[in-house]
Amino acid sequence: MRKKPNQARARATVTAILDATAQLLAARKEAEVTINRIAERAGVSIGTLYQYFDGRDAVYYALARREGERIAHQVIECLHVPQTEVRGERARNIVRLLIVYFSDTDVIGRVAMLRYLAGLREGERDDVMDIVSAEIETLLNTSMGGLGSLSRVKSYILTRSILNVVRSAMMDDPDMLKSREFEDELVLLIRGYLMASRQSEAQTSTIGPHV
Amino acid sequence: MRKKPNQARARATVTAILDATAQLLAARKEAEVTINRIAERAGVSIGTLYQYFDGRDAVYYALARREGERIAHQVIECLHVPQTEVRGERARNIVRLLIVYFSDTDVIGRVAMLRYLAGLREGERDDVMDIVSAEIETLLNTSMGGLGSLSRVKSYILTRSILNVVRSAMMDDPDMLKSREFEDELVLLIRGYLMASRQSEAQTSTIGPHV
DNA sequence: AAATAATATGAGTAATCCTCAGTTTTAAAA
DNA sequence: TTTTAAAACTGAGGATTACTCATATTATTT
Repeated sequence: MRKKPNQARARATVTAILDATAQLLAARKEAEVTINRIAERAGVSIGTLYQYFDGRDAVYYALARREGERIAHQVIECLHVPQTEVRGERARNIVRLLIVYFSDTDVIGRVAMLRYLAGLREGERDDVMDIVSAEIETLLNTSMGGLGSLSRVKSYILTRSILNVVRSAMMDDPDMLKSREFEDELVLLIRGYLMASRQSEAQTSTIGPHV
Repeated sequence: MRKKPNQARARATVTAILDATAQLLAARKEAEVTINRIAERAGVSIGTLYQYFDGRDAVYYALARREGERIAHQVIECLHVPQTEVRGERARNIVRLLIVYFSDTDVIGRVAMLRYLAGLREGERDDVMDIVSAEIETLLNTSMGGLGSLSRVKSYILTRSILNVVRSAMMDDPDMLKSREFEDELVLLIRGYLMASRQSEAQTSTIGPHV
């Protein structure tokens, strides 16, 4: 972003630009969305748009980030809800959350989201997802000691595999995405990984450190 | 693609265009790659390019598809190599293959690949990956009956989770991608999922069909 | 060898991007 | 309450990029 909006008016402008972009992406094909059209729809001049964004991709990225933060918050909320005794309930709730989100045929700025998730901007880490990863890490490491400690790599794989599979399914096969079997299998993927992690850890600590 | 190349000359043209695109994507920033530049680098006129492709995105997509087919073939080859008795060897080989491929700092047309994997083209299924999925399905269903049958959904989740996590890691954290721990964890993800699948299946078949 | 089809060309036009000199609005200072 | 300066906004128009089409060249068929 070229310039941070300081005044309320400017913040409203940025919001309007992102909203307009989402609307256009929902209504038209991606190729038909131009910066000039975005500015027009947002009710701001093209010059104003360029004060805050480097170009169309930057707008997409910002929109995707806004969406990413929204869903990340929901996931974290889910993580902090006290759980029942039923095993895998938490995992199921999160899986459901993601499936519902990506099932929406009108996913705000779907294409923008994809661009963002695919990390098309070079040299920038996905810090929104990192926050979710860290949250899961501490949760599994502290309050649920029995499940074995979760390294950074483990939490990375856990978060990204789930998110990415759901995302892929949205594009490849929306019907499968909404199926009960799909949900069940994702929960199984999580449980299986955590179980296998616990096992391999127990094994390692018995045999001693690897050479 | 607008027109299929019939003659050898035309096929060479298409190849040249894809090669040029890969070179430009490796050397310059994405925004600096224009169709006119691609045509110039490929040594064909812009008019010729437009006989075979609808635009820049179409070229990217074709390039990504070519790459996708290449890696898919390698994975399938890996699947058909007779395995030793060591458990999870096959899984490890495939994981390694993907990691090596995506570790290449000069991944041919990386951005194109991402676009393709992200499925940015609407309404087209990822048929290259589907072939790999099907291959894994039949393999696990026939020659290795002991591992439990693999439904379409299961093989989808298996293939996409691995591929997508490796892809994400390439963008997010190349060093992690190359680490031994990362490789081990991916193998664990696969093994855990297959184990959990077997377990849940055994349970279901004991209790009887779900209501 | 003539006819037909496939492929290639690139100047020119249409579409889009993006800048910048000037105007208006806001908020803090006088 | 003016005054002042910074922040925000504008949009015509030059720069860049996308794309077409009338024409030329090369390959294949008859």
